[in-house]
Amino acid sequence: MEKIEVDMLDDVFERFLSNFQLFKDRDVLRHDYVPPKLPHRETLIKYLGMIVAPILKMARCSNVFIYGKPGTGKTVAMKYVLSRLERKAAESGASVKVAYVNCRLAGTEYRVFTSLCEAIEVHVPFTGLAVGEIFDRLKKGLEVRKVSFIAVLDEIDELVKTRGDGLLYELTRINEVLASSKVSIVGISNDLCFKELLEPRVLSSLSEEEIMFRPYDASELRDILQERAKLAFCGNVLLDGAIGLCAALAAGEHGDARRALDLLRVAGEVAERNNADAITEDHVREAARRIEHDRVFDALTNLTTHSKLVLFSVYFLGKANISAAITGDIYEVYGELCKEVGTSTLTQRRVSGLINELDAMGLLNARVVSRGRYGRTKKISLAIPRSPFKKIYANDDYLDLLTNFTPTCLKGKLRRS
DNA sequence: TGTCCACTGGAACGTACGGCTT
DNA sequence: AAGCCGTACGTTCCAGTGGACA
Repeated sequence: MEKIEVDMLDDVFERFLSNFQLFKDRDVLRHDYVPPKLPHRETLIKYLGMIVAPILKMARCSNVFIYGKPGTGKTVAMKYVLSRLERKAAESGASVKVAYVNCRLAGTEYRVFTSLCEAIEVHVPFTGLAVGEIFDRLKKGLEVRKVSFIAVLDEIDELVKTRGDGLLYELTRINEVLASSKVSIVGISNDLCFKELLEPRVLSSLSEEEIMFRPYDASELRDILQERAKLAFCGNVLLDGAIGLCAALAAGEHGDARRALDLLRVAGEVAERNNADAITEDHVREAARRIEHDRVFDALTNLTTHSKLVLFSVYFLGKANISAAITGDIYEVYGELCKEVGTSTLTQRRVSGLINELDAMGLLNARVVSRGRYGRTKKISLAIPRSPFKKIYANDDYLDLLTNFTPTCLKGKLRRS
């Protein structure tokens, strides 16, 4: 046994030493990489450049609102423009500061303001102060530094949906109180209906300019992948068919370039692990399977206990042939599961909220239906295969006892379905 | 046509917690 | 140390809803 392992490792090392490598630079395929060329976005980048250019002369540029579906190049195009702008400002000695904040990752207004403060080197505690206080420090910092400041707020819709547009309102008004600095705002949103959430006065000042990024089609995705592949892989290790398949799969999912790049990167890793000399269509198909599996696995393992119990309830209902359960059914099974694992139950209102969260994560399908005199409720089914369930939770110290449990309340329900 | 069911989902509020300012 | 802050997670209350049924 030991001998075999040594030989296998020997193979791996020999291969490495022989200098055969698929990847030249795998980071090039990551989402946050800004490439030197952005195919099919040249016009938009030029337009963005024209909008922000006044910054270089210490004038305020128009606020911009950029929208488009995920993976359409909004973020990377903006980062590209920002990097060139900073470079030009350094050359010309213009006093320019830029801040890029992903509002979804920041999570709260407080953290967004904190990031903006950091960008102009105003250091603030990461908690403990009132939002208003952080905002005041930002204003003071800007006033002292005498800069043209451009704040890019990515995924701004996520913040507005949960916290309202107070932050945006404050920011759009900040120039009224600043004498020696100018602030411009770029809002980026994945949600095309986002504008409806904004108050008219916020909307009108945010969208002085509007830019729409439309999804890529398969041939455009192919160009993007080819461009990145030149930087990411060695020689001709990537077959044309593989690129085409990556592009086709991603085009099928609303032309998402990030998805295409993920597929390519994982396909490369699959090929690497298989000691293959080239990346083929089979590697891409395997990559697609692996990405989906990893997504489900990560989501399932990182849930809170009660979300897991709710998901388990839907799993059991599905097992009992109740494929589209209603909220009441789930709450009943959930109650039993809580009892079984010895935890207290949440209220039905809260469970209803958890169902919505699981729906948003793509783990459940939930649809509000009216059943006439039998009331209005949600029909809920699993959005993922049942097979990984047992496997994933068999290793969970707390939930493994549920894998062989049968809720008693399901016996009566079986007849109904 | 009105009633009624089984919820939905918004809003207000409570509690615990970590961390800052004074 | 006290007071205050934001955040996360939860409860309670309740008006609103869409369509089957009498």
